[in-house]
Amino acid sequence: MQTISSTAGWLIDLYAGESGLALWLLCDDGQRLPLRMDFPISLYAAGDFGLLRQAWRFLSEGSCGQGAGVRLARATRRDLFSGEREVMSVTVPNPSALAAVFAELSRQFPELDYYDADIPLPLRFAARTGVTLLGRCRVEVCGNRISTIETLDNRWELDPAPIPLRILNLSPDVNPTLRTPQQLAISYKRADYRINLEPRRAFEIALEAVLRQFDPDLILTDYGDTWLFPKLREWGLTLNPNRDPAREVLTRKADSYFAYGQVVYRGAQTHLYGRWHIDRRNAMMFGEYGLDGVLEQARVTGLGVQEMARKSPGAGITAMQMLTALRTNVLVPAVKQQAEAAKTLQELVAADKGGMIYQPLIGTHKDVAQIDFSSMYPSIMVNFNISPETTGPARTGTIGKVGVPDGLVPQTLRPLLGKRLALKQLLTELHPRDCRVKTLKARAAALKWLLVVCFGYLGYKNARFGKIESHEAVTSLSRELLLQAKEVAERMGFEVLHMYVDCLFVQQAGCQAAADFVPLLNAIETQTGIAIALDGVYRWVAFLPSRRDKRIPVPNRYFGVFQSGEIKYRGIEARRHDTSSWVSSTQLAVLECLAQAATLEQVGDYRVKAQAIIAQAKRCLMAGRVPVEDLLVTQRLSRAPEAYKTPSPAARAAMQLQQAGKTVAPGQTMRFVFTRGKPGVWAYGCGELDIRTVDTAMYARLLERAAQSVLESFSQ
DNA sequence: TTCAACCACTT
DNA sequence: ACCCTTGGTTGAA
Repeated sequence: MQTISSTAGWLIDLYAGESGLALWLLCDDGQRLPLRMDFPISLYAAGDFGLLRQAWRFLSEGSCGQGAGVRLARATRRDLFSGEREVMSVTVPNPSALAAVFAELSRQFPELDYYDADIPLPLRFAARTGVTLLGRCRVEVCGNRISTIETLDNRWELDPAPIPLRILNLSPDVNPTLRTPQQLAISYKRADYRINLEPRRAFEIALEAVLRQFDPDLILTDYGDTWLFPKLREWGLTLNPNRDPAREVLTRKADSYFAYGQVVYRGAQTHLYGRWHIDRRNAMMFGEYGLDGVLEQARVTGLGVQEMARKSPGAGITAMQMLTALRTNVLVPAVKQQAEAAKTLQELVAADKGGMIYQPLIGTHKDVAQIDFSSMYPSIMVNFNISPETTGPARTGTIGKVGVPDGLVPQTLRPLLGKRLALKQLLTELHPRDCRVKTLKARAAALKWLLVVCFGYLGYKNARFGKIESHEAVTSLSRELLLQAKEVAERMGFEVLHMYVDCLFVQQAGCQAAADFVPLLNAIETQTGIAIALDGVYRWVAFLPSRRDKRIPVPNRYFGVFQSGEIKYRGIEARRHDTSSWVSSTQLAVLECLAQAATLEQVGDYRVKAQAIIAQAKRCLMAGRVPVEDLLVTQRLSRAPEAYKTPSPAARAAMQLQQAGKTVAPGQTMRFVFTRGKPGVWAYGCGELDIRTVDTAMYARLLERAAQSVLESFSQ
């Protein structure tokens, strides 16, 4: 008879094992404890009764179901869109068996509707036990099997004690896409050293020793997904980087897919068991909010860290909605694998009008305040209860009605929105030098992205809980609220110079201090019920005209200087990824020069100085003294190089790389320098650039244009 | 001169 | 595995 013991710690990993669920607990005493647990899971099928009976017979008599030990039952469950449904529940004792049962069943009976068939395991676990990945819990175990588990915290805690993770950093000595690495740099806490990649056997022994010595919870790499782990495999090394020795690493192939209005390339992936691997170069949004942000997203979404690091926030918000559905007994529709169909003409015509956009007054203005609604769209969804089941042709009357219970989307968003606003509040209370500021900012940014994407998902065709009417309800309300804000401002004597989606630019003689705008902020907040904040007061701001037609303003090209001296700029060359750093740094230098003026009237006095900066930059260019790196232009490859009718510079760079024997894929970013003659570009990574071939006339033109953008507003 | 193709920005 | 539009440039007709 084995004794029962009780242990507390953080749940750091969870996956389907050979015998039930496999879990890893980072215990308070420092132990990394592998555990098992019985965890039967179910999927549901619904549809034509005759078909369901056939499916029942297929599972109970056929080879598919019996091998997996399925149990069948009749039940009633709620579909978010169509209400109560009679369903057949299919339960497997071991979670690893569900995918195969679903594949077989849906192949045999494609006409049936399937639910709960592709829910990530950690979410099912969270729904049933209340324990999410990265959460603290207490377990009672008998041998290595969990008999009971209870949660000790929740994911909405503002500032919980951090998990004492052991983090090992691995990086090659050079960028493997450009050159062949010779060494692997290893760092762990204070330790920092390199090991040689050759000879292979010695390298393998050394790396194995590193893993054994540090036993990391997280292996944080550069190029681990695209270079290190594939190489280990290619070299035939037997080293197993998992903490779970019974497991092989999980690899996923590289792919290109369409998202965020563009083609995105994602390199191959290597996931580990019992510990995590994150390749910061292959993590979707790592640059935006770093490891702290990824951990925050993993925590609130319930998805694992390795998944969250490589997926878009959209996958995270879907996970959160699934968890809400599981907890409220709503069925989660299985995704039908279909390419997104092109929208019909009718749909295009009916397409929503988007956010409110107001034409700014071209030119320069002084003492202008920019005020932004905080998390406007998510706030609208929560305040007005916008959710697929609460909006739509038959439901429009219920929007914003008191007494209607929260829909699935607001239920999911409310705590998320609350946490972000509380984090931001906490940030305002801390001293800017406080060491927690950086982490808290990253976490707030990570939550912001989940909130932003949630709105997009409402209108996404393939979203499980999306509905275009909800999407339109949000944009329509946002326009309405922005107009209300404008009316409030005008009633209080302000002139509204510009509005853009969720922000307003307002001006009133005599209003220069932040305090002068507080009554306005309060009035707008009272009127609309949505938090609004002062972004800053500009000493001066310039709204730029269209290049095609000087009389037409463009809403999203502007720059200005706040009273603090800080510069804000949007839409101009320096904000674009396809601007070389030589051009953008010169443009910013000009802007900083103009920003030295104490008032708008004095900006003109700095024009001569600005021209000198431009002339100096040009002399550097002509003399060949600009480093190649500063001339590099980055552009995304939107399709395969041969698919271009008129190859873009990025396409021509891609062809060069192909000729040099490198592979390119749509969605990858190309870096190149403009050169004279054909093919007009030199691709970064294709040997050395002959500095004499740089197309200086092209660069001079690009610089001239960028300079013009910031100077034209002051040119009379 | 006009137009199609392509690319990136805003949040 | 996110929605939308628009502005801007280039190169060919």
